[in-house]
Amino acid sequence: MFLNEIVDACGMPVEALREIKIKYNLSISLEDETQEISINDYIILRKVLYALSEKLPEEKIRQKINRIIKNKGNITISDVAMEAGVSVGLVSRILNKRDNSIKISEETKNRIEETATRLGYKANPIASALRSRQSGIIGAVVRDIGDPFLRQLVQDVQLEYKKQDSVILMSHAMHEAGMALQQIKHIVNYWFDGLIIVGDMVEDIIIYNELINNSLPVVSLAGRNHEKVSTVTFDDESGIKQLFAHLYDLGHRSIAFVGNILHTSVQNRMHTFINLQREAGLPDDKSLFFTPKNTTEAVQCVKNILNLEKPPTAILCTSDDFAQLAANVAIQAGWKIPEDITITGYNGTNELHELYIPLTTVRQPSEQAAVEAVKELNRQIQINLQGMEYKPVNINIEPELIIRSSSAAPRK
Amino acid sequence: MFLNEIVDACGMPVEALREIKIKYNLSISLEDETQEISINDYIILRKVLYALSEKLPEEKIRQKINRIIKNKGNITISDVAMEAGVSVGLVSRILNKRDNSIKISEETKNRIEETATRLGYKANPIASALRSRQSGIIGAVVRDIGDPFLRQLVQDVQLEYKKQDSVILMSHAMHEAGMALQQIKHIVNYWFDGLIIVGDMVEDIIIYNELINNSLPVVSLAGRNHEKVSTVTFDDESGIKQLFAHLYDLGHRSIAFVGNILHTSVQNRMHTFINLQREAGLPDDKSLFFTPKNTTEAVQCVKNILNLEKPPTAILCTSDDFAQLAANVAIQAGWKIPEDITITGYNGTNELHELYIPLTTVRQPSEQAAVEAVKELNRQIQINLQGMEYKPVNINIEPELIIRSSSAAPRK
DNA sequence: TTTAGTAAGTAAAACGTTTTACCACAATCG
DNA sequence: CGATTGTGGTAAAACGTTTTACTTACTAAA
Repeated sequence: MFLNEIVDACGMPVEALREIKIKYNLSISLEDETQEISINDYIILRKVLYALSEKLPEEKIRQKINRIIKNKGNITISDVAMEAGVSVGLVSRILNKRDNSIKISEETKNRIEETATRLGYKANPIASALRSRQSGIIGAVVRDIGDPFLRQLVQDVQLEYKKQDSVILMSHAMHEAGMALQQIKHIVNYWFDGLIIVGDMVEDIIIYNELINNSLPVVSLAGRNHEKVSTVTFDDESGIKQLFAHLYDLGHRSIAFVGNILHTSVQNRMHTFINLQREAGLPDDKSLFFTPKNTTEAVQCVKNILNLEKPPTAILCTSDDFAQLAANVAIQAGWKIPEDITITGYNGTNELHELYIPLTTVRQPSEQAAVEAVKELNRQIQINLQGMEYKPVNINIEPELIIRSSSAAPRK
Repeated sequence: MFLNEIVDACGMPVEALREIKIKYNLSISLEDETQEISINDYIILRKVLYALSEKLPEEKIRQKINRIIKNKGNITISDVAMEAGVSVGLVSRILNKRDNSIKISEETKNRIEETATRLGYKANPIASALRSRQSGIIGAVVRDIGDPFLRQLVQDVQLEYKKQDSVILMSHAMHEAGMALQQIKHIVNYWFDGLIIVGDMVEDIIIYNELINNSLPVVSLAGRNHEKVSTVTFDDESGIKQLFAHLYDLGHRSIAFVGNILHTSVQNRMHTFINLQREAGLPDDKSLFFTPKNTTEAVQCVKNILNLEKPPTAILCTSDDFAQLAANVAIQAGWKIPEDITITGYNGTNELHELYIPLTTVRQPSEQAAVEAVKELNRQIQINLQGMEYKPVNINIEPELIIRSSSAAPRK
């Protein structure tokens, strides 16, 4: 803006403005008529003039002006209202668009919107959240962002939220169960409209209980079942059944199991696998079960398997990572896949499958899970908003067997 | 709490309470003397009694009580103050511990703290942030959380912040430059006390400029240099120099370069590499430069390199991922490493180096970088708080050559 | 005996929104 | 012509803290 425009807008002569400037020590330059003045400086001036018009004792006025200066002309809703000549509440309603119960004339609406953009008004979401009790932000807590499948899930959730213009912020647990939640516990309740917990945390029950007390909408995605929290899980039983049927049909009768049973889902898969073997009349050979807790241990397990006197004809790994690793170890030890040994994965997020070994695996449809999780969280938030109670639901998603070239009939 | 305790605390007979309950339709059960009553119900009761004592017109009282009921006895600082018999401001000062300019007697302090825990008071961080203009939360934006090195950096930043009890929330860009920031732009300014941008975003300059206008403290970590933003970078020139010297000393004279030049740091590394070759008097062979944009392309590049009429004696990859991949491709093609070809990586976050091929690489000390970034951001926040302007700084971190068994002298 | 200083607080404004309750005016209806 | 119903707003309270400017009671010094 230029000085002469401002003089017009204020309806005061330049001399008066200069006097005020000096009296209250404003840092606005009013030297040249054609000088450009920033919106913020203009706002400061307007605020000062308004403060002067209030007929307060001199002392109070000085205080007010000092605060205005300190605030550096930050533009608030009331500046927009003042500039557009309307009330604050009206500006709020127009810029929010959510309260459409009250009619507003098209003309005023345009004027306010124009003023807001002209002044560069940016709403303060903190104030908004305080008053409305809604932040518009969803939190995501991820057990381990290093896990490709969990990462895929978060990404899908993020994409889903992008569609509805919500923001999602995440915190991750860095292998320490519950740490992320412990860390954000203090804020979780007020900052987030809802929370998605991705992956199963070992100590999550305690945390779930705390969250329930806080009455925050929560959905657990790919975590464990809990009677008080809505969950979206993948049907491990079905996945392993499909996989086992595939292996059995190929003729495998001696199958090793490799999985990190720190994860609830892996525990489920193992139990199903044991049952299936029993049902199929296969021996319950404990020496073929391996439960490594990390990749280093997993490598050792695979080496042990390959060195067994009677090695199995197939290795069922409960993650694509482990499977890829097992395949690598086997290849480097001179085995051929799938001729010498069949190796299968789980998860189906092995982005590199075309590069390394194309794995037979179980794909868990992460997009579908993300969609369901978001839908359920939205439902909870809506119900919560109406001050009502919601009942948790459990959604179980069907996985799909993907057959690639890491599995074949065993050698005779 | 029990009913008789409450009667004592209120100093009113049960009958009077029951009357109030019926009159204002409170959902608190006051039937049995020995009945347990939740803290929240007790708070509701106290608030109602207080509202009644205010001598307002009946209508206003009803309004107030309705609001109290709607609020479900959410415990605020003023409840604690009321219960402890002190003013609200005092409670704030005691529970915050930050304003120690004012003396407080030990006795009152204990009483207030005891009351707060007894009522289960949890501060509302939104209200706090609104008034104090500090959220205590640092934002982190990551270009690609799938990149192991960036993930390591974020993790180190997170650990550093954990030490100082701050919370860090992140958003990630999902391969789309600037998307994360676009998404969180609206909130960034008010929700976060500062922002760490991890990795180089292609369109980050625009975003930097916007952030500067918002006067939000920002540090760019492992990103590109920018005159208006503080940066913490790794010295690519030094890293490549060390690596080149190693290869040259081993006797390599024909070195292929494989790197994703979408990243600024890779561009820097390439330029340094070109200069070093020139200085060493090696031919400037364009056919040995490969710039794949993803892993699939990278695999193809490596295949092409191996199929060259006169293949190079070494492949310099600008990431451990590419190098690992190149090694795999080479091994599967029947080459031996390092006997047949030398392959080097960059970054030094290859967590699996003991499993696959132990790579010669350049380690960039991520912890050190994280510490510096956090320190610098804290500095900016402090200066910002005092209403002063800060000058951006550039911190360059020295990488370190790690020699493992993927590099050796070329075959004669 | 006044004065100054200090310990231990209090009262109220402020942060920037949203939301509630109300109002003026015009048009319509019986 | 008076009552009713929309239309297009306004004024002010409320959200739950933090912070500023006062206050009171007591002690020590002059």
